[in-house]
Amino acid sequence: MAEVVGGEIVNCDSLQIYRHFNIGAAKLPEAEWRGIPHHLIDAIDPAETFTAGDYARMARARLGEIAARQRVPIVAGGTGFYLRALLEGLFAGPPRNDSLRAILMRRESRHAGFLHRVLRRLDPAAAARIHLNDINKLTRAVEVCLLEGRPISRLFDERRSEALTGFTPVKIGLAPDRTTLNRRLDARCQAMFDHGLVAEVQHILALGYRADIKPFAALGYRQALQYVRGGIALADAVAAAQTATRQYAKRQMTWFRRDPEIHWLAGFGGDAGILPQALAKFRSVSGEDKEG
RNA sequence: GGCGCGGUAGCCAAGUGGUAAGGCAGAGGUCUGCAAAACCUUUAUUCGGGGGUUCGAUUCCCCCCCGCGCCU
Repeated sequence: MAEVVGGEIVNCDSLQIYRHFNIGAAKLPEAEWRGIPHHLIDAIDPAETFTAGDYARMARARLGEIAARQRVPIVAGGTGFYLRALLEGLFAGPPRNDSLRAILMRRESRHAGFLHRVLRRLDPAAAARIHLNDINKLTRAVEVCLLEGRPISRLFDERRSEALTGFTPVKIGLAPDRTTLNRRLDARCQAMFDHGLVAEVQHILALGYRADIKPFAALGYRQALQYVRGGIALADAVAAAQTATRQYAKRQMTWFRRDPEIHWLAGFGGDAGILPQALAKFRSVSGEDKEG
């Protein structure tokens, strides 16, 4: 599509953005870029903390540059939260504060339910929306309330997030038949292990990266790492990675399904007829606008 | 041929004479700065088959089938 339209790819995959994580991230080798510029791939060090906010800032900058070149940015990837942060923006709140988080986490681990109790006091409305066990989201909510001295749910309303301007997004979603998709995912997963995923993990560790850096918690890497550390048999690691991948694909559908702006195409990107449909959709919407 | 143990959801598995734990997988969902993360909901009218005892059986008795182990 980028070739036909004069586009440049902007990655929207939370794992492909990291350097060194290639095989398990299903990165397209640079040799296969066919001259098309790819952005936000290998953009950050895997030991760095990277957030949706960081992504939105970087991606917006790239989009601006691409548009300035009279080219079409094609945002590709399956990280729904990043895409939302890019297109709709995040509310203007404080960035994550790790030292505060450490304190909150410690209290929570000592007294289960601590975070939810605190949030109930600081912001009952937010507490009602986050489950008692969802430590990640509770932590962020409490963090914001404490840092800002006001309820996060109030901030959501007041500081309307800034949507991306200057572009007309054309959202195209691929929805292949689930059974076929699962078969393909299983094969892809197996292929990653066959083509050196384990060696890649060992290589990354040899570079000096710790086993607890974020991307090692990703699909495939988590299981390959378990195998490397002798926790499980190779066949079990592959099977576990396949299952986790299928579950993730299902969750992605849950996320994107509720977006009414997505134009769904029933098939894989390489299937006959899919590209023409995507192009037709793009052209029908982008008539006089610049983007997709 | 004999003896023993076992047969509970797609898989693993607990269980009791009183109306089927739990885990995994599956399905559905949440998501405002770790998102390939984190979290939530849900899933057996039925316990290998057939008889019997009982107010009532997955649980007790009998027969049969299947699996595993041991003996001859």
